[in-house]
Amino acid sequence: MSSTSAAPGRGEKPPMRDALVAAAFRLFLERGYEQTTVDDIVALAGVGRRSFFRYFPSKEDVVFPDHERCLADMEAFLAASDDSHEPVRRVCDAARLVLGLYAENPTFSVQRYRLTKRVPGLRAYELSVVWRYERALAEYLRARFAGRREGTLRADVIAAAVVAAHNNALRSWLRSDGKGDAGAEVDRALGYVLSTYAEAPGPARAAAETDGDVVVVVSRRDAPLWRIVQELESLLGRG
Amino acid sequence: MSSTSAAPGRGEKPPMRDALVAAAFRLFLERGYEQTTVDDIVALAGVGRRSFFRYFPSKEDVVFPDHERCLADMEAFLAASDDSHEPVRRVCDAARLVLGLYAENPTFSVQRYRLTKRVPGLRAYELSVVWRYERALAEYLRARFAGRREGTLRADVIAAAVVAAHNNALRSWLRSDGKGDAGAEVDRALGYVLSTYAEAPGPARAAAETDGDVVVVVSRRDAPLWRIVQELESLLGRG
DNA sequence: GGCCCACATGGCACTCAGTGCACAGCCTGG
DNA sequence: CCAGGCTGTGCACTGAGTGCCATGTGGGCC
Repeated sequence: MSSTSAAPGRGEKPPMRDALVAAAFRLFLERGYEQTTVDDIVALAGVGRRSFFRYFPSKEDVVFPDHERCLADMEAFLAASDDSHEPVRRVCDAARLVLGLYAENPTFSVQRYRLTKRVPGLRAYELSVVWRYERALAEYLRARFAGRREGTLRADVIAAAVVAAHNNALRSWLRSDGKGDAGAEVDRALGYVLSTYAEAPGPARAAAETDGDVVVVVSRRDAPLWRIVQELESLLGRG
Repeated sequence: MSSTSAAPGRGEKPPMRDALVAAAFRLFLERGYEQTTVDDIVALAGVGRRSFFRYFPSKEDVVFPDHERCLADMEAFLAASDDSHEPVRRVCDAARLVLGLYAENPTFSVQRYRLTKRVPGLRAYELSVVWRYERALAEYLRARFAGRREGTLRADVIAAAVVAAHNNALRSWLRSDGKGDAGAEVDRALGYVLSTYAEAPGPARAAAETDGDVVVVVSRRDAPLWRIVQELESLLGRG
């Protein structure tokens, strides 16, 4: 012990957890995930094998070291909502929290992306993480849509659409090695979903396609203007 | 090949694979998934431990014994499409293939549902299966939407929506112990997605909500009637 | 100071999933 | 009769994950 190996820290104390993540990724990138054993990781980090499983319940968890915190953040964010927030817009904002997690550390995110793309076990693990995000969004929407006809169906579908759009943009950004503007890409993708499902007006961000040649407007005389505008946005998009 | 089973024949020869599934489920239901070891299963089935892994790459696979076949069916179904099929309608029909797999054996499906609900490892495995279905649908839609603006985004979002709607109905049916009409529930749920995304008319099955108080119709003079009808269906639903 | 408790770490030993390999039966065609 | 394939089996091995207990080590408390 006290062999401060692999700790390029200034004089700081990198709390072992970080050291384990660093050691793990060095080995994963060098020789691959499956070719790296937990023993290899703890040897490089200079700690005991048992300590690894103290910090990470499984070998896969070391690849996603901060999703647990992010999930908690998202749940807190949604719990802090009130009815003044348009529900679909709110879950889109919640999804942006996840983007923030990736964007605040682009090189790490890109490395991890390459890893998860190649290793089936990591893909499966990532799916279970994404699923928990999606469930959080869906539960929030279910509560907001409670009592509405087909409310839970609508909630599940919108949550899935939001996650799919978010991941579409996120993965496009990751494939470009984190070079582009992640925020803009995600905004565009979420705008597409918003234009389909959002129920109240907001900053004009409609993005529906107009591959069709017809848009239909039937309005009640007493309809609020924003509903008409929103439907037009939704149908015409910005195209 | 030549696995002509699917019926627990009287004096038929249940080809070991089926025996393993039966033994596994007996033990899983008796004492739980994690409390059952592969050795327990092969002991009950009266076969060698090595044979288990010949038929199932992992312990989890024995819980989903026929999804591999179903996925192949779905891919074949989509590959057999031509451009006369409206794309969104086509992927909805593909999703119904999965429903068929569940519906043809309700008690088994319900048992498995209860199992996967309780065991995190099985949930994760199921997610990876569902993900492969979703990818198959998305790839098909991407090809159909190729060249269109935001085509891949639209494809991914619709695939996710279809899967979410399908699972919403399927799980509702499973929660009811397979008592209701699975086909009708899935039709209703997929109808909701169709009403949002389908681009060509079909058997009237629109199901969008009309919680709003306004519907907008703007039409070009030369728009085909079906487009107008479809938009109206989409916006007014059957409510 | 001496003592004790909490806590973080490390070291075994163990279970169990999954794999590679080699071998035994069996069937089929020559 | 044998050659070669296909199926099932036994065995030994790797590696993830767990429970238990032995160490520190630091801080309060008497």
